Amino acid sequence: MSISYTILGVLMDAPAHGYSIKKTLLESFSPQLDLNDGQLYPALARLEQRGWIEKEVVEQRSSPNKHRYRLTPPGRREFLRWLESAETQDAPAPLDFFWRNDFLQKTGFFRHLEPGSVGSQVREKLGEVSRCLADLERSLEALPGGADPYRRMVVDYGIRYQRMRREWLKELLVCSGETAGGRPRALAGQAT
Amino acid sequence: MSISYTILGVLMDAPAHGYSIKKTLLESFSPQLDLNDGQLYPALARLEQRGWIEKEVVEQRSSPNKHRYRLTPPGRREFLRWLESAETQDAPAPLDFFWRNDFLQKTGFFRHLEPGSVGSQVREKLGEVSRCLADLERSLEALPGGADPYRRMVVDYGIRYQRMRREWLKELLVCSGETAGGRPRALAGQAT
DNA sequence: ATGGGCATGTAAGCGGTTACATGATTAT
DNA sequence: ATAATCATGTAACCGCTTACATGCCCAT
Repeated sequence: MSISYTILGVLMDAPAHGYSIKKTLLESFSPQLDLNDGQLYPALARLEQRGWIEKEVVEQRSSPNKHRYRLTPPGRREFLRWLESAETQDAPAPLDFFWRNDFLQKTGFFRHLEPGSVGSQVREKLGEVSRCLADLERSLEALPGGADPYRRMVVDYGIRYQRMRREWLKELLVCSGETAGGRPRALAGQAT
Repeated sequence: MSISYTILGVLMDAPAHGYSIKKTLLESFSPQLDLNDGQLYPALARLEQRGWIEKEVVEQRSSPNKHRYRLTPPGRREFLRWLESAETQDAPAPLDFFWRNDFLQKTGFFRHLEPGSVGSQVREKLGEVSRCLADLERSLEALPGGADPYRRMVVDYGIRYQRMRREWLKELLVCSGETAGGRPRALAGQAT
């Protein structure tokens, strides 16, 4: 259900076709926020099937016609219901940050690796996160000054998130270094 | 693929059956880190099918027999390959934090709500996050002092994550309040 | 001619979520 | 009696990812 409501949200402002929905999201949040085609078009079909949006075909000289979608009254109601409802669906498991985070899952087993190997992985990740952070900071600056403050806050969330990850990774680097430094490492039964 | 490697990781230490894998995770990370049964058992079956783990049935007096799984040599190799590989699978989209975050997606459309309504939603979320944070802090303290520092770092990640969210929510509250307070809100002729 | 932007989709596979289904033992 | 813990699974649904498939227009 996640992506559907964002689509409805974009259609709250004006009717649009699939491709322009993508563009709107890119422009009003961040160029990083991309929407998968294989997700977008089936989602539009589902929304139409439920009667929340309506299609109108706009003929184009060039072959692929535009499908302009507009919100129906039930669609608008449904969107507002979702927006107002307190029961947010996220974090069914409070540790959702763990289960969809490959790197964090690896971290839990780093003791099976040599400290040097941990260090190089952490440094690589650090670079990745830093690059991502820089992109987000740039896209926040690029947002027009008068832009919806809530949309700025969404990008700001991303920035805070990446900063948090950066600081955590630095700590992790220290952690791996200390372990190498001289602490006995204790354990570690069996290895083949 | 995500959950599979964590299962293999637990089996690196010792053979175990499904239920005890759950318990190990709960105990060595946080009681919050729960594993869905409908995810665990099919995952074990998949891993067995790929030859990464082997089953041995342990008869019990009481009806449900234990299925003790042990890592096979290919399984161990596969786990280490994953652990050493730099190509972490996460963040195929750098804004993954957006697409699976119901609340954040709502935030992008809060301008459709009255400030008071925004405020109450934010305050509710704030409570939820604070509670989750307290739980995580408690579970970090509960981890034995000599525990694997990397596992402590995993829980620490969760703590930093929730703290970040708390601070961001406070900022969001200010944002909604100011908007109500008297600032003109500028904009907003919708663009097409 | 090559690549990027515009424009729309389908198919296969994988895996996560929820609900259903069972049943013994132990502690309160 | 009742609930929690131990123990294992299946079925249906839903949706995300990746790859495939097409084809025009415009700028370099």
